[in-house]
Amino acid sequence: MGRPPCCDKANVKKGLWTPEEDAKILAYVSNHGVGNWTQVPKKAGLNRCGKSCRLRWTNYLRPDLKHEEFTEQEEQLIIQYHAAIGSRWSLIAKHLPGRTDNDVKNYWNTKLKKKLAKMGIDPVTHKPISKILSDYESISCLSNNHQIRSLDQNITNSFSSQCKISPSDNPGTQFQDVTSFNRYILEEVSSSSLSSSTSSISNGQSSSHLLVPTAAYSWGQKNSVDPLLVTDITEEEHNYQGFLAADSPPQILEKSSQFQLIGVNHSNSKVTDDKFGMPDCKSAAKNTVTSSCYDYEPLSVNSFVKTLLDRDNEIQLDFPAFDDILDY
DNA sequence: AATAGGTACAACCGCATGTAG
DNA sequence: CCTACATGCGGTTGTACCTAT
Repeated sequence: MGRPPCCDKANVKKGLWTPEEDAKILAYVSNHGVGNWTQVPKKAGLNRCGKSCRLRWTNYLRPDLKHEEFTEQEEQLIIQYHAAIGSRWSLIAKHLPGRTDNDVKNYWNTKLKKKLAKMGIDPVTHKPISKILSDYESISCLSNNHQIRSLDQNITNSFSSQCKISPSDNPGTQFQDVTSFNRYILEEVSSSSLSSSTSSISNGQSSSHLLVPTAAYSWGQKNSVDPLLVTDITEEEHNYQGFLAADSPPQILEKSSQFQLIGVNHSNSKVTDDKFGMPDCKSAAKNTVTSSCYDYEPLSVNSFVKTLLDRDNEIQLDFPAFDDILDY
């Protein structure tokens, strides 16, 4: 059944590589070529995991790697590619000869992010920070409640993947997957009064059935845009941002006096109460992400795929170099 | 000189997908 | 067809080095 493990994980060396170990890898590769990494530690006389050997080779020892500073031109390429495709480091690295995904990622995290921030550009959205701040200030609820917080973790906490639903639901309900969650939401929506719900959201009352921002933040993180600032996306995009991009099964977390909370548990965020002034956040979401957020319709697979393809087409137009990657 | 804090980057971890047995 | 490992990837951590006090 299956294959034997490549190494005894408990008894292999970890940490920095010594010149002697590097020499063994180099000697092995020069004699046997690259590949079959599970055999490398044994054959090269190393007390390392094969995976560790492979990483050492691909990220450091490969003879075609550059070890000098990144050039201005490389910097510009990284920034442009990151703006277009986000943190897909391996794709970006393919367009920078001699650089690995690890190189590019480290350079971005240690240098370029700070450089952009100094220039007044938000490294996540690639938009001017002044524009972002003015957009946030235009969200009346947040400014009225003095809830403009830092643009990173707190936004995650207040907007990640949360919905409210009518008081008929049971807290503690967990969903096997996003699809079952979608089905649940659609059933709820179909049995409620959309017009009154929408109305009450827009005038800031919190006692009705609906429902707000969904998993837009998760989608935004994955796509390197701030969903709160995206105003020109399609209805289809919004729907799948909300319900298809969630990264873990949703569940109802708790019941408040007026409504219950449904959320998706994120690795770095968990919505546990209503302290964020949800009526105002509802307005914020409505202001920023279009009213389609509330008019749930069953998603068509075709429209979902079409949206993905449209997005890739845009990338291809801006970056012809990605033709090979996006040509599927 | 000692040390605390910051920075850079190598290495590891964990997940998703592919594939050998 | 199923299981378990290999591989590739992005996120995160650990550590050596640098700088300021």
